[in-house]
Amino acid sequence: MAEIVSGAAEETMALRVVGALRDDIVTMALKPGDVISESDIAGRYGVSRQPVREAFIRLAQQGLLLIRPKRATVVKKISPEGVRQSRFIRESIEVEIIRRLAAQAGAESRSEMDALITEQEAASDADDSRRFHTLDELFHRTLARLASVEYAWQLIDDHKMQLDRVRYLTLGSSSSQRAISEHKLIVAAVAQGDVPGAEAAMRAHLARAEVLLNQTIADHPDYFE
Amino acid sequence: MAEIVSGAAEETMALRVVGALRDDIVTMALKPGDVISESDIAGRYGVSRQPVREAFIRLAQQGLLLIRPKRATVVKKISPEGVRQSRFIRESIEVEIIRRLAAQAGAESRSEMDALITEQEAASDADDSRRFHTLDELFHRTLARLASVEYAWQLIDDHKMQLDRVRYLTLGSSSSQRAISEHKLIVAAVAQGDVPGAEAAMRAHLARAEVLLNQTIADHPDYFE
DNA sequence: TGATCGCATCTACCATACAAGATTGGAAAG
DNA sequence: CTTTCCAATCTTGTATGGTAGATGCGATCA
Repeated sequence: MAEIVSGAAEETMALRVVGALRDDIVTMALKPGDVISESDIAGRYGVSRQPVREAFIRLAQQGLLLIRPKRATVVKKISPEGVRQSRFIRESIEVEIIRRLAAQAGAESRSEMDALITEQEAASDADDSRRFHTLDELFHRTLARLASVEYAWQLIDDHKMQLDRVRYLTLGSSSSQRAISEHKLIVAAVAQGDVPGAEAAMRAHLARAEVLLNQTIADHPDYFE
Repeated sequence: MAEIVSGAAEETMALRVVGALRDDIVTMALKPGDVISESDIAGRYGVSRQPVREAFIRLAQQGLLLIRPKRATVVKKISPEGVRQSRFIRESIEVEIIRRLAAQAGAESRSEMDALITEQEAASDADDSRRFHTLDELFHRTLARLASVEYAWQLIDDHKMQLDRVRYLTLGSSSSQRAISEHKLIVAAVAQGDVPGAEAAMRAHLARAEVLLNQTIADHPDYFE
C-alpha cells in the first residue's frame, strides 16, 4: 500500500483518499471481504480520521465499501447478480446508442471509429493489455459521444466499477483478438445503416462477458457473495 | 422547513438529515439556486455540523447539491440536458424491459398489471394526484420486477430524483387520464406479444414528458441552468 | 466439562475546536 | 465620485476527544 501520490494535485485530502482506495479496490490490492477501519487507513496515509470517513461514505455510495455501523467497514464482495444487472443497464443503453448511430450514420464518425480500432490492433499486437483496456474504454465512450449522450455515459460510469473489478481478475485471458473482430463487425454494420445487424453485433459483444464472469467466479469463489 | 421526524426510526442522524433535505429539495421547499450552509442546516435541525456535512456529501453525489469548497453549498439547478439524458437512460432500460416482458408474456403478470391500472383509475377519479404518482411509480417498478431486473431499477433510482423535481413542478397539469390510457396500450401490447407495438407504446409514453419539460422551463426559467 | 456473564477493546458516530481559502463591506486614497 | 485595498466574517476542510454500540475473550459458576 503505497503513499498517497501528492503530485496528483487533488483538491482535498478526502478526494485523494477516495482515489487511492478506489484504485486499491479495483486492482484487488484490497480484496473483497477485507476489513478496514477509519483509524487504520488514517494512520496508513498520514491523515486524520475525518477525511478517511468521508472517503468511506463516498465509496460506500458507489458500492465498493459496506459500512456496518459500530461494527466495521469491509470491502464489498462482488455480487454476481449485481454484475449481471449492471451489464443489463449497460447493454440497454449501448444498444440504444448503436441504434441511434446506425440511423444517423456519419462519415466522419466512421473514420474516427476506424482510427480507434487501428490503435487497438497495435496495442493487441504489442501485448499491451493495459493500453488495450484503455482504448476499449475509449471506444465505447466515443460511441456515446457520437450519439450525443456522453452525459448519460458519465451517469453509468459509477456502476461500471463493479464490472472493472471482474475485468481485472480476467486480465490474463487474452481475448483481445475476439474483441477487436467484434468491434469491426459493429462499425461495419453502423456504416451500412444495418440497424438490426448493429444491434445484434453489440449484444453478442457484450454477452461474451457472461462466460468470463462464470469462469471468474469459479476461479475466485471467495471474492463473490 | 419542519423538524426532523424522529419517529422515522432512521439509523443515524446523518441519514435523517439526508432524508429531510432530499424531501425538501424534491418538493421544492428548497429551490434550485438556494444557498445553504452546514452551520445553517445544523442549527435548523438541532445537530452538529458533522452529520450535516456527511449528508451534503451524499446529496452532492446524487446530483442534488453542489459543494463549492470554501465558498458555499447550493441546491443544484436543474439541467435540461441532464434531464433529457436521464430520461434517455430510463427509456433505454424500460424499452429493454418491455421487450423482455413481451417475449415471455406471463398470464399472472397480466393480472397484476391490470390490478395496478384499476387502482390508478380510482386515484385519478378521486383527483388524488399524490396517490396517482405513487401508483405510477409502482407500475414502472413492477414492470422491472416482472422482468427480473429489479436491482437494475434501484441503480437508476438515484438519477430519477432529477426527473422527480420536474414532475413536482408539473403536478397541477392533469395529464393523468392520458397516462392511464397509455399504460393500457402498453399492457395490451405486452399481453398480445406484440413486441414492436409495446416498444412504440412505451416510447410514446415516455416521450410525452419532453413537452412537459419545455413547458416547465418556460414557466420557471430561474430553476434551470 | 460446559455454559453464561462481564469487562477490555474494538468499531463507527457525533460534537467541538481550529485552520485556511473566499467573499464582502467599508474605509482610504486618487 | 471612482477605485483600490484591507480586514471582519462568511464558507468548507481537517484534527481530535468523547460516546454508545458490538465483539471477543476470559473468568466464574453450575
